Amino acid sequence: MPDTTEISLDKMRASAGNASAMLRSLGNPDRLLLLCQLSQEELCVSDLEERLDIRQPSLSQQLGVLRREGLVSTRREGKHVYYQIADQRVLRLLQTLYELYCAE
Amino acid sequence: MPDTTEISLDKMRASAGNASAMLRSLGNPDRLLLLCQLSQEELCVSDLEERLDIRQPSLSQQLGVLRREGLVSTRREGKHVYYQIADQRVLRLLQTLYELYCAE
DNA sequence: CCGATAATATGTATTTCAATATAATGTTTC
DNA sequence: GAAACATTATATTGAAATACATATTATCGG
Repeated sequence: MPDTTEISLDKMRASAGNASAMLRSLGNPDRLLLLCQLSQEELCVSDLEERLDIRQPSLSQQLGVLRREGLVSTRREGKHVYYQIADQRVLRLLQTLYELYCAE
Repeated sequence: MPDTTEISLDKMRASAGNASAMLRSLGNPDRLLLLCQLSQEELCVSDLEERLDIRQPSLSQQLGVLRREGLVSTRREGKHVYYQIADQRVLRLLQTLYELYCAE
């Protein structure tokens, strides 16, 4: 009989690794705010800067983190770079978070 | 007319601060695994040690993080300290994470 | 087409925080 | 008091946050 405990522990570790990487990405107030904005509509960097009052280099750095993690994707239009959510799981998570932390 | 944009930005920041604190707590593979185990049943430290193969002091440190954040609570029974989930929001989040990262 | 300007991204330095390992200390039971 | 279980303290290392300067890319007026 195979040791199913060990097998599922490995799988659990793998899943936990994936999930916790995503959670770390959301676990920063600035990045979470960025994703909340982007969950409503596609926005360019200067839009985000104006709405959230975060300095541009710092904004760009956090957007870089989200890009490298594959959570957002970009589209250039003239001088502007538009960001959008690229991972549907982010939307699901944001929805749950909204219910838990913003509703009522 | 009040500036509703500013007001809701403040509220958003506050909510994002709360939510991202929770997300940071879950954003570590060991802590996420711990919470997954505890979401199924109450367990003591040596149970967790055996199931997850995490060394005991390191386990205790991560459990301490979860305690301080109010995500778990404890109950002593003789020599053993039993841990359980103390924040219902954790259960909701774990459920969503399970669907996104473990189902299928 | 060229230089100026606006928008965005990257590099660098500093500080702060999290992870890891190990040693030492408390607490409970027997 | 000894054994088992758990927490705390300490030291070290690495990663993330922050701030600021600089570079890249695109548009536009001449």
